[in-house]
Amino acid sequence: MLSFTEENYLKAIYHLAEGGAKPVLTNELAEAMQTKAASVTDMIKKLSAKELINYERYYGVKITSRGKTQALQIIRKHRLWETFLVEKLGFTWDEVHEVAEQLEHIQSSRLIDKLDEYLGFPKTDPHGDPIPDQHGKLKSMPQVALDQLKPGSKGIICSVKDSDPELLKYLDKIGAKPGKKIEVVNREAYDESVEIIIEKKKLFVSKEVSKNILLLVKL
Amino acid sequence: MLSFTEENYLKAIYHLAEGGAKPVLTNELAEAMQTKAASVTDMIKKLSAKELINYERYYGVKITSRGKTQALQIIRKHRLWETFLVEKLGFTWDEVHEVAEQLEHIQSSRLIDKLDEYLGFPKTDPHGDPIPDQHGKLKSMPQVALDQLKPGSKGIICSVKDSDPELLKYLDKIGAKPGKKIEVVNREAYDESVEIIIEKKKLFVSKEVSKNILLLVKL
DNA sequence: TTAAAATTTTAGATTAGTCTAAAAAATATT
DNA sequence: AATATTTTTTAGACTAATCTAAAATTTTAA
Repeated sequence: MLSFTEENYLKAIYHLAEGGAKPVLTNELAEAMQTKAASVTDMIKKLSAKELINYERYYGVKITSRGKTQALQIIRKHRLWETFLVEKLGFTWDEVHEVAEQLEHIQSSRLIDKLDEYLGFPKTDPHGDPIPDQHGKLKSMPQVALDQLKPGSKGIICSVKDSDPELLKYLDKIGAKPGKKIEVVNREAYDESVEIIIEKKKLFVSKEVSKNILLLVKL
Repeated sequence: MLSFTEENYLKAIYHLAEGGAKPVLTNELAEAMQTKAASVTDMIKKLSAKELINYERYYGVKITSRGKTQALQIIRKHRLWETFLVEKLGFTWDEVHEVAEQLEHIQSSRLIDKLDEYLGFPKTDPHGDPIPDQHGKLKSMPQVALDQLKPGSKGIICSVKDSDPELLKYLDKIGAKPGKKIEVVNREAYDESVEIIIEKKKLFVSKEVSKNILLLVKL
């Protein structure tokens, strides 16, 4: 059984690992966890001893398949709770993250399966992110960030990074919700801001914002 | 802000205090918290410093009104979550305690008020215990345990102590649910077991069990 | 390719919560 | 009332998670 803190580290490592080609660095993790590198080194030794990650000194860590499964169980809980908060309790999607960060650590597989059933086995959370199944399996759908897209291409918003409530409020205001179609009209060369069309409305978003909007794109 | 552990101690003190006339003793608390007296002494010093209890060496602790309010906030959360688990997720009432012990520590007043609303502002939880309001106020209704009742008296089950799942399953089986009418027929002198009638069925329950069934009695 | 800079790890300390063993105080018993 | 017993507190140690400061290693750059 992992502690609250171990779970948070593992989840952060999973998210930072992305594809898993490059190792996750100590400083990256310290930044993500709002802590110091020395603390990170201690913790990754513990997670490594539990074989949830592979750790090589001065190189970084890679998540093992056992670690990935565990991380996805936590992410499953996080996303199911976010769905509950929005669908049932009437939270807005920018309010849910902080509370879900707490709820994701509740230990009861019976609870989470009942919740899943109660919500009608949703496939994605309110941000459009896929919800892993009981075994920590994820239906893979490759997502591309808006800042990677060439002018002329179209996509459907499938996910928005949920860490910053201010950003989420802004995206809500401009109508950038999961499911919405988006078209890239142009990209300013000097600041990499993007001109897009959402629901027939022309909008400009900064590079910073465009990095946080993830799309499903037909190739 | 109280820690997880501080909250658990405070709640235990509140429950052990009953009327509040006698002080809660160190060993009682150690028993309730499944820990050692030395640990209890350390913790009550902390809670005392926060003025949630009054502590007198070698005498015991009494909960302050601030402490009572805080404890009732936690109890409010516990009972609302229990209600949610039974009403919405289809848990049986003997399954909810353990999970509610975790959920009661989630910090978000917005969450708990929304949950309250979603459940239709319930007045009691599935065990029949009253749910305190946002300000930690409890609608007082004096409860009498079945082992205190004289033969011939009648009452309505309003609450059942929820700590032991085995007991709850047993009570469920014999039909001893909150709201059910109960009549005391006789009490065996030698072992203090009680003969009762619930829904026209005659039953015997041991003294041990009768202590855990709380009743509303017309005086 | 060697020195400078950045990153990472180790060493040692700190805090919260716990423990055991011993000391202190209160209660019970003769 | 003096002693024995029980209860409670203190002292000192342990673990998990954190920190600062210093040492080790890797990377960058001159």
